[in-house]
Amino acid sequence: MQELADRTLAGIGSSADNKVDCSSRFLLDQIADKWSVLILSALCDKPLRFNELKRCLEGITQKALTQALRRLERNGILARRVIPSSQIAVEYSITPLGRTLEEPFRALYTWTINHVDTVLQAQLAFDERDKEPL
Amino acid sequence: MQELADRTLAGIGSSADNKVDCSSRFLLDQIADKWSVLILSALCDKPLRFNELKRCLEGITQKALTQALRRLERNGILARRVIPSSQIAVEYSITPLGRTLEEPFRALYTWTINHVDTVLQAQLAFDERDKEPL
DNA sequence: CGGTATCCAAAAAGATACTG
DNA sequence: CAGTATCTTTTTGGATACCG
Repeated sequence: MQELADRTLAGIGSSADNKVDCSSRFLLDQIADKWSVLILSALCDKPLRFNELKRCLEGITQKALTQALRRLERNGILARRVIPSSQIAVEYSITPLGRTLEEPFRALYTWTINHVDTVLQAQLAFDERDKEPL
Repeated sequence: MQELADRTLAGIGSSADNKVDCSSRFLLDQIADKWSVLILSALCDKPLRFNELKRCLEGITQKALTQALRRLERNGILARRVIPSSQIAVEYSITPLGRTLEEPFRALYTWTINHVDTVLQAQLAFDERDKEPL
């Protein structure tokens, strides 16, 4: 398993026949989505309750947030703790496993911050190109 | 811009009021998906033609591949080059901008390889828990 | 507060056929 | 080979209402 991890990106997930590894594909499907990155970002500082989280991710619906949280919990990335009180409270916190994702996610996130302008320009250029194909 | 990039993940994309930055959200939506990671992985070694790529990503439909490639091209991550010949050939290659994504993607990819077992176990545990809620 | 259930519309995925 | 076009089926998103 370590030998796989040590491969360069070029070889990552590829076996000798150059086919991409199925297990990584499955996991990427589980974790490589916008809300997971943003939720983990929000929680990596300190635990948050459902509605606190919802306010951080302004624009997310409670349905989408619930679904994303369930998947992250199921995958062991974060923990859900019900705090019994008169007004029920549910606290979400990052697990040790989730912590190991912090670095990769930060790298991704930092990239988006640093390159958003470049990407925007590329999009403009691309859209101009096929607007006038002559 | 650099000051943003230097924040911890906790603060990433958050402004003073703790709300997540919209531009990073938009970009994450564009790049943080399974096929983008896998396609870039495949291309980061050497350029590949459409069907070569398709074979690497065994299981992807040509529609999904075409769409992912178009988005990556539009975002300036990879370049499309038509090689005129009797049998038409189209070569996809990583751009300099795409190269800057190589590291973040590799980090993500490596994580999936290293943690797939742990996640699988977490899923089993989770699924057992609510199978028998008594 | 922190959800679940339901319904509908919209979008995405998939299969198949066709083309320069 | 490298797609596009079309159609069908699934999934998703969003709004709303309700519950412990």
